[in-house]
Amino acid sequence: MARTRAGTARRASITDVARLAGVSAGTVSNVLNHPSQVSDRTRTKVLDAIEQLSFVRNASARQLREGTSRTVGAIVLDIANPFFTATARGIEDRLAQDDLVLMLASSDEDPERESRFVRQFVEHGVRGLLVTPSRGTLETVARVRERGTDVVLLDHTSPFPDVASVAVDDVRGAALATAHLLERGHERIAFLNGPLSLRQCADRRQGVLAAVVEAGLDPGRVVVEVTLPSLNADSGSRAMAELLARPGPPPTATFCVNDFTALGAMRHLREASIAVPEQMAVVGYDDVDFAPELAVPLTSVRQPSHEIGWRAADLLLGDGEPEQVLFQPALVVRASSGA
Amino acid sequence: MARTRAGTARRASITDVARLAGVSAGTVSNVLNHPSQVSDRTRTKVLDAIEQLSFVRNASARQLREGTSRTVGAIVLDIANPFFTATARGIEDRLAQDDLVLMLASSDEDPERESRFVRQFVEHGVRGLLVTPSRGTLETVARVRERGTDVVLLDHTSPFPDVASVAVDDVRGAALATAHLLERGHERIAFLNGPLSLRQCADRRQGVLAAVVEAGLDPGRVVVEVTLPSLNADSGSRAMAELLARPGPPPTATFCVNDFTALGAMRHLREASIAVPEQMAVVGYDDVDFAPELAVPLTSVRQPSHEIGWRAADLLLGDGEPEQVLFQPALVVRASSGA
DNA sequence: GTGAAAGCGCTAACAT
DNA sequence: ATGTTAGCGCTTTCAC
Repeated sequence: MARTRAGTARRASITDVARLAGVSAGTVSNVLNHPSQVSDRTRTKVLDAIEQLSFVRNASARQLREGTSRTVGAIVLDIANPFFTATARGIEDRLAQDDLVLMLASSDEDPERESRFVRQFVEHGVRGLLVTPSRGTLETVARVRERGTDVVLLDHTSPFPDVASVAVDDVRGAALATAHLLERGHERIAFLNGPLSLRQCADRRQGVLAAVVEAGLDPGRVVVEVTLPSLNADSGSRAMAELLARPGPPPTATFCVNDFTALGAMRHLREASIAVPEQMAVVGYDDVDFAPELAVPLTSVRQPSHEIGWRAADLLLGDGEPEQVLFQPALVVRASSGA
Repeated sequence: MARTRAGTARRASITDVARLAGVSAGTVSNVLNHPSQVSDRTRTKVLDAIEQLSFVRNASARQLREGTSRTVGAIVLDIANPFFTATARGIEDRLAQDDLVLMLASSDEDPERESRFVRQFVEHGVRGLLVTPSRGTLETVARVRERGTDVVLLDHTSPFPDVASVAVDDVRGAALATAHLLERGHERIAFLNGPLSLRQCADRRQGVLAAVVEAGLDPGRVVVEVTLPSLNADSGSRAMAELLARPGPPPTATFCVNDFTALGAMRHLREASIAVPEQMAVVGYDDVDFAPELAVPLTSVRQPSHEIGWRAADLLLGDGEPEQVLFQPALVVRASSGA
């Protein structure tokens, strides 16, 4: 046991403060929670004692007594993903307004991890839960609600009318990107997508197909689908390699399900000396910070990520009816799609 | 008040479970915590009741009784900064091994915010605190330790022998970058730095000057310092504009205190039709994901950000003597510095 | 193997 | 204006 560690001495309790100040515990509590009810002299004595003992409230005891906590839990797919980073920051900013603390976890799209975090957060008595559900874990969410914890779905539309949600129209985002490529004259478009069990991927696929149909074309002829195991740059690079290795003429455009995938795809294209956008147009999704600054500035679909987090937290904390917010994405055209 | 909200019904307590199962609360507790001590028949009855009531432990009550919590608090400068994002993910990964929950906050380098979060986390009885201190808030940290909460400094060396820390040698990182530019023959080097009140900025400045002196040159003649109000791309862009507007011939190289600043600086250079690296070499810091994929791939200093978080959490949870870990950064040379 | 009871630190209701 | 008291939900002795 490390002798130098902190934490051997018991923390001062409200009773210790009361004893030192020569008052009752109730009075100390009043100084903390209803200062106006306490005389100046007493208040000063108590505050002195608090200072002297470095007293800090015990949130557990408080919460146990009050039945309500000052924490909110958020579960995103992966905090290292810039989209969720910005979302998390949005949540944090909203929570700060109400002096609430954020408990954060990444589910890695693993239902087991997700439900473990949900359980832990509920045990902690979070005031509410912001969750980006992974593959088919919506029942978990429903169950949590029944147990009495408010839930707002994050980056996911709500299938339950009484569960709030904040999402972006992914179908439309993908449709915007696809329509853009079709307008540019591309007749065969690769679609580097993630597993369809991910709602985002399924929706974006739907948007791609809808845009093709809308243009009066046959999706079966136009769209070349490639499914990636994970949505990072390396995976995008490998997928592009695999795509180019297929027999027959390759597509002339690629729509990637996110910017990291696009980053990887473009890396492979550069290594293979295939010109972007001349030989291969590329469109990404998320419009991350660096999209405009790439070797070939990347056309991408922008989502209001910070706002999504802020709004989700706001819905949770507000006392209105559960609302289902759907933000609209915007296509940002840059050189990679042949601007 | 929204009728549709969750949370009207009281959550089932251990007593409710006990009543339904026809046993005592103590037995339910044993089922939860010492299952082997309970007979099969009783255990089954209790588990059924738990299931039926959707019982979830109350962490506050548990923690109040036990005196120890299953949470760890982390305060970084800004979770939206990719360096801290990766660090946070490292922390999360280590905590997950011990089934611990992460409370996360961004101080925005504001000492007031920082101490508010510290107080909140300590009130919650976190098992420990991981903090990237902002301007001169080390006393806050010292005080917390005295109150009995373990602290590990994050991305900051420790001035106290008994306070653990995990940092990267920023002096050396900046020296590596500067030496590299000097070797390339640059005789005037701009240094886009943040406020010196930030430890990272002060250290990197020291590294820059040291490298110049080491090369037998006069820092006063070689280094052109520009101080940025904040470390984002826009700020870098403006600083570069300001630098170029100064009378006399501009420097031939720029070392930026982070990659986002470098991103902005390069954006302005492109807009001003100044070739990188021919007319202006650029080196960044952090080696973020996109550095290799920029219009001109960016030379940068790599830090083991995920590892920093992981290790910091590991030090906190371990029971060894407080250790002071110093990781070494590495220069990654790419086209922006004239490779 | 199980039950009864005490107490963690706090707040609010009530009493003075 | 201040003190007294009960009890939030849980775990852990200590009996039986």
